[in-house]
Amino acid sequence: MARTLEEVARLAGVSRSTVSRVINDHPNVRAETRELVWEAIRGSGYRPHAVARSLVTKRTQIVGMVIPEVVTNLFTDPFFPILLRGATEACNEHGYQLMLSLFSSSADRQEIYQGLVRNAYLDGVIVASAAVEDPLISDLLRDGVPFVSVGRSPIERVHSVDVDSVGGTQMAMGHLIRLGHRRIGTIAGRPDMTAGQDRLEGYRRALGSHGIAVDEDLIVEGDFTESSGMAGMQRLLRAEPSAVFVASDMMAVGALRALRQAGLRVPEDISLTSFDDIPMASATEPPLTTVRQPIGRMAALAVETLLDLIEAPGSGPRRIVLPTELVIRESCSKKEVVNP
Amino acid sequence: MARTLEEVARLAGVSRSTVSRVINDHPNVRAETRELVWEAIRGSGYRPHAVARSLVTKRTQIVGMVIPEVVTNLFTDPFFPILLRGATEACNEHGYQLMLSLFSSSADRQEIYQGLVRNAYLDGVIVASAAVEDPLISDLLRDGVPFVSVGRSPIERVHSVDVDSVGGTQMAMGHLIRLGHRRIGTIAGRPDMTAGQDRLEGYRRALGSHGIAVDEDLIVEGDFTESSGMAGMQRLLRAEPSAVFVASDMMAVGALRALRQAGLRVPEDISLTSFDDIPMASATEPPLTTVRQPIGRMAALAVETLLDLIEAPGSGPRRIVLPTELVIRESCSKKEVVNP
DNA sequence: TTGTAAGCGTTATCAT
DNA sequence: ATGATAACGCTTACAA
Repeated sequence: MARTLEEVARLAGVSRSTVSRVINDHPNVRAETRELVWEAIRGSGYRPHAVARSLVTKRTQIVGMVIPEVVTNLFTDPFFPILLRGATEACNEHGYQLMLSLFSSSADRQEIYQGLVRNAYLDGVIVASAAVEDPLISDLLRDGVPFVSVGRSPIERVHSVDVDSVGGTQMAMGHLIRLGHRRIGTIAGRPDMTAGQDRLEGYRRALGSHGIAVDEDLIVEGDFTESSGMAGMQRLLRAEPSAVFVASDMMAVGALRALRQAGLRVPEDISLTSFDDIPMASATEPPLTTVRQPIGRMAALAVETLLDLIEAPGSGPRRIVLPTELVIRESCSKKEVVNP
Repeated sequence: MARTLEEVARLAGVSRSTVSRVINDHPNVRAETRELVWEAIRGSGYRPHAVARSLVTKRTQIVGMVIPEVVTNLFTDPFFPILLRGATEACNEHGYQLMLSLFSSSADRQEIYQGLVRNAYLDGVIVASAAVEDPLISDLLRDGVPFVSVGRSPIERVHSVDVDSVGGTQMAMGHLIRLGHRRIGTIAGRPDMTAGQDRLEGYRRALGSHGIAVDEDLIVEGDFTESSGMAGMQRLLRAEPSAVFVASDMMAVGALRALRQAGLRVPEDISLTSFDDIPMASATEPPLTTVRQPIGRMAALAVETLLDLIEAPGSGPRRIVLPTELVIRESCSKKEVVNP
């Protein structure tokens, strides 16, 4: 079992360089020689040594997926598993591998960052769900590491893939408004993440464009977790909305729980719509009307953009925005007109 | 900004090897020299080049987490995110990195395997939830790659970390039996995974040890997904059990849905107990009485066992079995005695 | 205690 | 079209 180029070369009766050329599909090799070498390779079960190759090419074919652990709901929210899956598949398709980094504490953030990026083990990085001011972003920028953010960054030159949160939210809100609702509340997402900001912005704009005044009592803040959705709904009930836009499905699950405990029926007593369309959204009672977000596609696009960046650096900032889709299920109903 | 040992060496006025010794904490370096070198390192912002180092040490400090994609419920079941998180944290704690591999199709299985393990980019591998006959296991065994399986393997010499599924199930069943239930059904897990097998075995043993005959009509097969739990419960209802042991929380969520649709109340009409204690188990209606499985600890132990194996190979097979714990919530109640 | 020098397994440059 | 040979940046005998 040949372990090195040299051995394969001896087997094929050629030089090490020729074998290297064959493996890397270089044009200048005679067809016969090429076949000869391939035979030796197959016969000996030889595999090139990726590390040695990386040392000279300066490429590892590994990209990192970094998830800042600000994200406490990592375990319950299927957003991340789906993202991970999409990214892994896209990587494999292009011959890359995915390295996973979760920054547990901000203490080891620095350390992991150093050990990973600056040690040159990564060709590039995908950053998922970073808070707006995450220092990771500036580190990457400073060090010139190719990276793509999933979710837009306020920093202009950061490459990103995102969904149209503002537009998606407006669709959901439009739906509620068309159903006759006027007193619409919202359980917003984290204000330090663009996803949270944009969905709240969409909420405000939808009201504005329909001439409905914004009532700050109808806005409560969550953090995308189920429990924050439950607490949020409990607070929101005091303002007596007839419908609520919840900024994520997980929070909607919590909201649903709060409503059940309060003895309110959905959608008879109150309408609910949310954002994400995770698998669970169709399994709740009632199934959720929600804005579908193509998480897997986002991940794949992020990877592809990153590989582009790695292979052809230096073009302008890429800021991809994917469209969303309103999935109508059973959590919304017409507002019965009290004063006709 | 020094990029190589050589440059740091020049800066500190010593040789390259001395710098290397300092970085690697070798004893034979004079304290002054050591300090001198550290200063040069800090001053120059030097970071060792991991790839170059790996080429000579034959270690990458990277371990792989391989999840055979037989696992269709990867996205919905929080088992995997929790496992991933546990593994990542343990890795970071020991200065390792985690590379993620999901085998989408069995087609690329081979390819990814080659490109990963045989290319020597991984020091070892953690295999999660492999089916009993997964060819991955035999490949790893054949190639002598250090690896640990999460979940026991039927192959004796495979190192593994698992929970006591049989014992845990017996606890859950004992609880139901103590509550007076005799006609207890089960929605079993995948028969091709040891977790499924063991939980079914626990079910049978519990009945046996209490002198209750096994009624095959009370056993239906699921695959750990929510939808299979729902379908399973629908089938099971025909056999009219007064209680059911469901082999996973996700399936129990499905079962709960089936019961709600059938107009049955839990626990008044039928008692339910399951396995895993994922976060969702406490959020269902009613909250689930379930067997807690320390997923994060399992992952951490798997990593630690693997690192052991990598650093000190050749000891006997390690087969760790962690205890479980019965978490009593509100999904079980006394069987009211119909014929006293 | 420190320095010199020989690899590690590739790719890439330059002759031939 | 092919073969020497010099990197790549590090660790590690072996010498001094």
